[in-house]
Amino acid sequence: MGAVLTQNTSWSNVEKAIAKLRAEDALSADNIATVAKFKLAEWLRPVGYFNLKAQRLQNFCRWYLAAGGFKLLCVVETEALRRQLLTVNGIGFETADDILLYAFERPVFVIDAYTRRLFSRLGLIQGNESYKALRMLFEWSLPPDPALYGEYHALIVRHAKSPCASRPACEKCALRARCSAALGSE
DNA sequence: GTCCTGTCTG
DNA sequence: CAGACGGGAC
Repeated sequence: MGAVLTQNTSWSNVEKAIAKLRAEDALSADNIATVAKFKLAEWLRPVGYFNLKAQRLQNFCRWYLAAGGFKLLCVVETEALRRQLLTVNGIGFETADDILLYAFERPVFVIDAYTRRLFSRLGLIQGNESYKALRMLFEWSLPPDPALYGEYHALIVRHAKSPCASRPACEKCALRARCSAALGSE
């Protein structure tokens, strides 16, 4: 659910919405699938796009329940599970892979806007490659370890939030000696 | 390309 | 107070 709520939204806001769902005793697929949409939207207010995300969260929870829940989904092979996730309206490439990695612990490397920005500045990618091309690049370059992928992705996010922000602070960046974007600013 | 559209950061 | 924010659908 966090994967849907964090679309174009910082995680600190997602935590508020999840705390609200918990306080309303609504943090379950059954409750979210059946609650009135306007109510759910009100609880999701902190994440922005709350009407849109209320619909998407219900779409996801209804799919999840129809599929038989976590234990049944756990035996589905990764590619097939990704295809199923992508049939849900509101789940795209990144959200599907977030769920595959963090909920199902599959060795799937999540690509996001931060990954594109950081690695294109480093000079390691162009930045406009397809989602799948970038995912394959990372998965070919690293051992298929879900814990490693999760930590790596989290570190990309952290780095892209502070030194490698849209307005970068290259003088404070530990990677500046290896970064093609930083060389020009020395 | 446009819409969705609240909160945090600098 | 402007811009950014772990996107996706149309």
